[in-house]
Amino acid sequence: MSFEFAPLPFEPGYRRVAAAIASRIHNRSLREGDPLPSETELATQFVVNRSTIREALRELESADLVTRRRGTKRLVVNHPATLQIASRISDALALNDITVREVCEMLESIEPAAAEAAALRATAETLNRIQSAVVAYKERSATAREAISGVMEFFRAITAATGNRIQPIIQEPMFTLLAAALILMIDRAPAARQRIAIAQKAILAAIEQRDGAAARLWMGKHVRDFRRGFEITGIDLATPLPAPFIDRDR
Amino acid sequence: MSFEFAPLPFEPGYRRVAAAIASRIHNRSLREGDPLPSETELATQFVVNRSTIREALRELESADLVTRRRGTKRLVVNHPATLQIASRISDALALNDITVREVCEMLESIEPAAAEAAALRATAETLNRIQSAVVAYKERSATAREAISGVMEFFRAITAATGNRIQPIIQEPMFTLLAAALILMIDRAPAARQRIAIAQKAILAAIEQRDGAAARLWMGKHVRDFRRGFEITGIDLATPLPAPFIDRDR
DNA sequence: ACCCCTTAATTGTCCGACAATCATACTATC
DNA sequence: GATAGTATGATTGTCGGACAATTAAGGGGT
Repeated sequence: MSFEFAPLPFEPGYRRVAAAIASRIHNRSLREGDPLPSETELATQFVVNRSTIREALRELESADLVTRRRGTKRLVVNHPATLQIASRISDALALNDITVREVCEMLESIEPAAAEAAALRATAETLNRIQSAVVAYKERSATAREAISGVMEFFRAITAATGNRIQPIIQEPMFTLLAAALILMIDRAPAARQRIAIAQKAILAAIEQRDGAAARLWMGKHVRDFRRGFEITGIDLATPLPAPFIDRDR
Repeated sequence: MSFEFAPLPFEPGYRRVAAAIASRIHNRSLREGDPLPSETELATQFVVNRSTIREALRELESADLVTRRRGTKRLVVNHPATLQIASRISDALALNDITVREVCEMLESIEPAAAEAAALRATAETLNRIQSAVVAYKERSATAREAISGVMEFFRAITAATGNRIQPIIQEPMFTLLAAALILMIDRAPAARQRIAIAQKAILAAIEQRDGAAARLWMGKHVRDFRRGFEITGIDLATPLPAPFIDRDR
């Protein structure tokens, strides 16, 4: 019998440093907002060169575990927020040539449940946000871009009302990816704007009446309409979605 | 009337270099598996110091856009795979103190739809994988750890059968986060193993018969059972889930 | 073909340096 | 007293050069 040895793991210094700092962020001994020591200080603490520290910091920065506040030097500990994770997810999905169909399917499976949860759990505030979103869409949806951002705000408002913090993290990259295709679609499909307004109104009414089943039902129609919109306007559901425009303005 | 000026954007060199390489990966002029030029060569091409290049490379490496194959020096272009994105998501969720309840809710909203899609679209291969998973669970679920990995393989097999590549990316972090809690639960809830086996069998049968509605229904019961299991065994649904054990063995 | 050896290329890490920027305390001015 | 200017020190971004350790690539010998 021969033994199987795993390859000896050798981790370069910059990665060990990054891991050390990351683990102290994960176990909360470095808390959100805490400023990191200066690079030279870290270098003396870890007993490595400043270059090594800097490479480690770039890793952490890219993982959004540390960030720099606008116009400041010091890095501070950060817990990646929805938007930061979401943009990473949509990047990755775009690289994997995710198609319109796959995104639509996910929306069809997620959003009805979200609407139901929103109907059951909406508070005065979150309900208010949904109402504003519906009004805003009705009043400002002339350009395709306005319309899309109105649609997205509606979904964000629903999501916020569910009280589930995973929901937006999943939803956000879907719309980010879909945005370009939606803009094409909404101007080509004549009835699109009207149908969206009707659906929003119905979903809102269901939520106001705490009618989970109705909310789910109407949201189901609403998101299936997107897919139909693409089909009608001749956008092939099998087209891979392009990488979204990246706007890192931190 | 006063003008509003946006802050002047200044990007340090290492980030501009990283962005330049990243954008060429996104637009596919650098394709998956392509080896990157050596650091010195990149330095001469970009006309910056090698240190700057290295910091940029650490950013890209941390974003999983480039990786190093085991025991090799050269970095190669990489499209982040499911597992890589998933581990990032679960890290982020853990840092945001996501609770058992939130994860369960997401599963309840995602998995029934996945089961339905699997019923409608399973191929011979993917169906086969589900069948093996069900058999494997029945035969090897003595220890809690075995049982959990059997459960996860079942869900992965379902997901694979849907043909939707977003599904696993969302599902994987949920189970990664839930794993620790599940291990506790499955040994405390006497009927858990039995109920899981029954549900798996029913879902499999529905998929074999291409009965989407039944698959959805049984999967709904199955995942709701998890939540009930936690409640029964006294695991508070509001407990935040701990960061999963990180095993970066690249 | 295969294996061993030498050589070249590459990475990981270090050191030292300096301009640009930020933080802070101090001073002058209205 | 609040605001604007100034001096000082700390910190970051970038550079150049260096070297050991490891990997890649040939080149013989069999």
